[in-house]
Amino acid sequence: METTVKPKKLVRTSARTTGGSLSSNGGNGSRDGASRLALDSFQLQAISFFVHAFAALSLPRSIGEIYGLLFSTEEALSLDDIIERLRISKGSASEGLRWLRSLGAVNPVYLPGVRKEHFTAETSLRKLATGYLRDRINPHLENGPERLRLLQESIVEGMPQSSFQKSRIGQVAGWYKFMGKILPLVKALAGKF
Amino acid sequence: METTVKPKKLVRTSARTTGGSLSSNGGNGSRDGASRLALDSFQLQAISFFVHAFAALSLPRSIGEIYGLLFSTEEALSLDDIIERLRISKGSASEGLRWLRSLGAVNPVYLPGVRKEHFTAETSLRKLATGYLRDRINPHLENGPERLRLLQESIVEGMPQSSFQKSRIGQVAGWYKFMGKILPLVKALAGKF
DNA sequence: ATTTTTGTTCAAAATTTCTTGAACATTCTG
DNA sequence: CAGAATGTTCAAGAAATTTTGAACAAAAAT
Repeated sequence: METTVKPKKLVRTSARTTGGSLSSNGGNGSRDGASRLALDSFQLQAISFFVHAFAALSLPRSIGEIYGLLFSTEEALSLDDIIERLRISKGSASEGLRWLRSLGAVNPVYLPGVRKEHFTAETSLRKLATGYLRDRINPHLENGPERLRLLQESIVEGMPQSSFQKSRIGQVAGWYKFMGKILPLVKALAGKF
Repeated sequence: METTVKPKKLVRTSARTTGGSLSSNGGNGSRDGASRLALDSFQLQAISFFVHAFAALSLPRSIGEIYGLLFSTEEALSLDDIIERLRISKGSASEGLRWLRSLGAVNPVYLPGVRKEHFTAETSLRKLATGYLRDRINPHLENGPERLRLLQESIVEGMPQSSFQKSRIGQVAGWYKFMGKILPLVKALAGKF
């Protein structure tokens, strides 16, 4: 849930958690065979930014990292690029990318003669908002009528509380109406940015 | 609490996971000393409704249960009433109620001659929305300027990518502007329901 | 002043969620 | 076609979150 920002614990206990996993080195860190590309300070800051932002929506850290990396990188990156730079597993990267793709938050980029899929970040607020609402909000709203029906059918006529219960159902119906009004508004306004 | 010999768990193999933990019995289930008040079908349905709705916001089940119970019950309920009806622990009930209270989603009710605090659900969309935005969204937005500054300062002038990076910062600034526009709109519209 | 009532806090346990890594499927290359 | 490259899936492990329960604190009653 994460109510207030608790003191948390600073000293996390394992590799993944150990804060300084993302290396920033001034020059170029490539040495051994598996060249380890270093992130520049802008990338580090952007990743931190998006990890926080996505956490506000209770989304996993790896997704924030991937989006942050793409957002802060001009060139399109492949799955392996992402794995290499963020030091996350293939599984995480693949699933995270799948999620971002389904939302429309990353764009595939065609590169002639290159087999690996490459991606850049989608930054259009309209597209991001639309995708998020479509994937994460609409599904819940679509059940609305059904859920409202279930509530209605659960009322036992004639009971002393049934009048109160009906008024409650009126409230819920109003909430759904509100959502029906506000979502288009959000999309419309998002289009202007 | 009156714990002498706690019943411990009666077949409670994961009641929380196993959907059917909330008993609905037609008549009145009170028998032994600790009267166990049964939930009526409307209450059960409402609780299910809010557990789902709150889960959509990644909020814990117990909070949805508590709000659902209060929402579907005409009389004000005390902490013990909630514990008794939902069969959740005192800790969960206390923390959940604290969260709901801080959001403004429950109202304390004064009952003359009664010592226990009693609560009803707040159902005004305006109050709920305002409280949610205040507690869960604003805190993140308030860091906005600071975060934006950090991003800006992370740009190394003169690098070939610094122009790209500046354009990205422009995007983020736009997103914050959008939030600054849309939130008041949400509040205003919520006031009409 | 002592006991009872009421509510909070927090460590440990239970549960859920996320990540890893390796097996697998698929597509491309030669 | 065989082998290599690329990407997906999923079981098991790791980490984070939630729930419990009992100790504790505060307020009220006796």
